[in-house]
Amino acid sequence: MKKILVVEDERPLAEAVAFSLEKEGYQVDIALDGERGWRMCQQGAYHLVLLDLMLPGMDGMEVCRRLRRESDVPVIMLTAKDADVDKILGLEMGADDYVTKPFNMRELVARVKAVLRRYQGEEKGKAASEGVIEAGDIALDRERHEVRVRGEVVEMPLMEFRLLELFLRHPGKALPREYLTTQVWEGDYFGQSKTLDVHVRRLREKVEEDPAHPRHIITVRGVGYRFEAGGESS
Amino acid sequence: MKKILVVEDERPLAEAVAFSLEKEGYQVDIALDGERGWRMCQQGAYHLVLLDLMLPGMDGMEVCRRLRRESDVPVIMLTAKDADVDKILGLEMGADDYVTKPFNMRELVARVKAVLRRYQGEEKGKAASEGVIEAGDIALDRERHEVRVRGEVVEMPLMEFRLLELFLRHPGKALPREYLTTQVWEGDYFGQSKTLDVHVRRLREKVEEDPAHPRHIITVRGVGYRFEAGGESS
DNA sequence: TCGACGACCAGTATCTTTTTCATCGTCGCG
DNA sequence: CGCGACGATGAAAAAGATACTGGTCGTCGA
Repeated sequence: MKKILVVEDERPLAEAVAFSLEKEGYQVDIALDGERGWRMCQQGAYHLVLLDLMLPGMDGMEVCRRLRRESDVPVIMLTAKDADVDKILGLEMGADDYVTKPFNMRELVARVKAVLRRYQGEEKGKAASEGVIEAGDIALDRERHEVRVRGEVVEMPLMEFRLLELFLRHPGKALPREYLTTQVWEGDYFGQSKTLDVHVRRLREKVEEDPAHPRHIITVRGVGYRFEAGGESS
Repeated sequence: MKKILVVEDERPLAEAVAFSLEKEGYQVDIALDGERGWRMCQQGAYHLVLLDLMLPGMDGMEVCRRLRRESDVPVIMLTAKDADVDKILGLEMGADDYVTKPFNMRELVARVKAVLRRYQGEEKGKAASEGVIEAGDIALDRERHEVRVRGEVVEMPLMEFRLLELFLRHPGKALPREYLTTQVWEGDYFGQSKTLDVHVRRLREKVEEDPAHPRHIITVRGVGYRFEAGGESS
């Protein structure tokens, strides 16, 4: 039995959605504003979150971002008509899918099913290995705050640790420099762009076998960097 | 074989509709008022419901709302004049399409087919095909920011990447030079017009098997360029 | 208080990308 | 057939991005 949280401030709509989903056999909870939605996400172990973009209190974007930091729950955004799709699905928010309002219930249910189905496959060992992210020969333990490369524990300063965590969370994705800085430095940071380079370099020194020819942290010119788990590049 | 229910109180019209649809190979039932329509919907497993808005007894709006609660059947509304389209298609009623009376049969049949087709496809969901755009032997992965031509990864600078993405998004369309420049350079660009040529050339070098005789990026004299997925041209 | 260390910044080196320029080819039209 | 406009091409200058080095500052623990 899958649990779904609907975060939506228009009560009738929220209830309509809940009703439709319950009819499909899901267990549905409703949160009428962002704050509550966020709290409920943290407590209840939901399998999927339906999130309105426009919310009183904390808006959907913020909730989604926070959610992404702390968990892997799939998120479907409910957006107004022509929202910026790239932003919603992209790194910025990282939703799994979106439905534009007004939508019909059938479509919504279809999306929910699709996302859950898709997610089922992805759910590998992440539940088992609480807090440890692995990729190839690198393992990052959030609890112990410790990194192992090829089995060896590697000392790692905070910034590099954060950076590596970011990379490990999005393997294979080209992460824009700007994204990396705002994430590592928590939003409001106006430092020199070169600072990132330095941290990347030092991270490479620790993580790469041959820092001069990185196999893991690939630079994507004009964009940022991309982390490869396996070791393919060139 | 698809089953369709027609809910319409004017018998001659209902029968005319039924006749036209049966001619197209659908199996059609008729309900002459709202109550009956509602009951038949609940029992018979219809693939689509044609619903008159004005009905004796329970009117079409009510039937539609109830229907929406309980099932996924696509609904096409038959409305008088220009009713409130937004309401009909929106959350309020959640119909899939509507046809204004008087209508001609051909149009109605077309709508029926369209809705059924659309519904069919919806099951799959477009979420799966996110991120990578493919066309013939070219694949562009936006997440990885990587391009493959005939399976091989090809290094590609930012501008060319953008350009290629534009082409891939509008295959078969002649894209005016001006459009390309404004899109790639994000609006405000006042460089030489020749710049585009150069980028196109380099893109061809990477994408075409024989850059001297391009099969993909065709120049359209006096207009701009056209991208062909397959390889037909000349 | 000192020293070690991490974070950050600036400058330079190096390389890539972008733009420009000059020339040549070709297509369409009269 | 020749002209003129437009596009293709090659080379090189200009701009831009990243890698690396070294150094300053502040913090924290000895």
